[in-house]
Amino acid sequence: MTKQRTYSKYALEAIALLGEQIKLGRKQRKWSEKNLSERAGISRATLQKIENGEMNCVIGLVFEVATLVGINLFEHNNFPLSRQIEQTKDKVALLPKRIKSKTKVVHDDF
Amino acid sequence: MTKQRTYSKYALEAIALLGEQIKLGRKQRKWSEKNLSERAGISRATLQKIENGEMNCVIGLVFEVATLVGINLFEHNNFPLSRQIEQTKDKVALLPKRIKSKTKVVHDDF
DNA sequence: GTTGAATGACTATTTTAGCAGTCATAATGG
DNA sequence: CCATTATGACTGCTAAAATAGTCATTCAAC
Repeated sequence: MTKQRTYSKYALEAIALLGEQIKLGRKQRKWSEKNLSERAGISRATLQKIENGEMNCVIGLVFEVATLVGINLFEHNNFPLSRQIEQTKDKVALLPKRIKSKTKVVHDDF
Repeated sequence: MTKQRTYSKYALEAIALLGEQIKLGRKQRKWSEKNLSERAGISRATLQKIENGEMNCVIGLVFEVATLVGINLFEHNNFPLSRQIEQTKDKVALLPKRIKSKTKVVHDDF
């Protein structure tokens, strides 16, 4: 028996959608699974897992395949990714380097 | 020595951006790494890899963390994810079930 | 200034993802 | 109709991801 992690509904659906979009993109380009998997440098078994929206795939491979079929996450923003990265880093830099938690000890010793 | 896969620039940047957005979201919520990693049910080491944009993380864990800090990929579309999944499946269903490749054999044997 | 927690970086171990390969089925193109 | 091959679903093996744990550093709060 495996540990069998649980995931939030949103994460499950987001990855399912991404996989389905990849399958659509591949078919629109008239590429077989074998063809796309070779372009991506991965096995066909792994591509099938990705298209089926399985949660336990390495993100780099998923994004590489998505890129090959022209899927553009972050497309709603007009800036190039490099610029968006810098913008986000700038915002992070404005926040404290370290977050001191409220030490939410309920401290009810009486 | 490791095999060291290569990735496209776009995939590398997309994952770097996602990681940076997660770090930003975490700090905006005033959550420490330990705090967020516990909420997600993962180790702190894995969260650090995710925020650093490393390619070799499991996509399910990355999306789970992203969801926890309120990052909404696919937000440019107004439809709920379940609807978007159905819409994409419908488009796939309109295409041939199997793609017969052109057998692009370069055939330069001379 | 003191101090405790957050972060960055590393280790050894366990778990698991990716791979190559196989097989059955069946859609597609001729 | 027929032959080809795309797809779905397995397997065992190996590489590597995730983990728990440690330690040094340094920021933030007091």
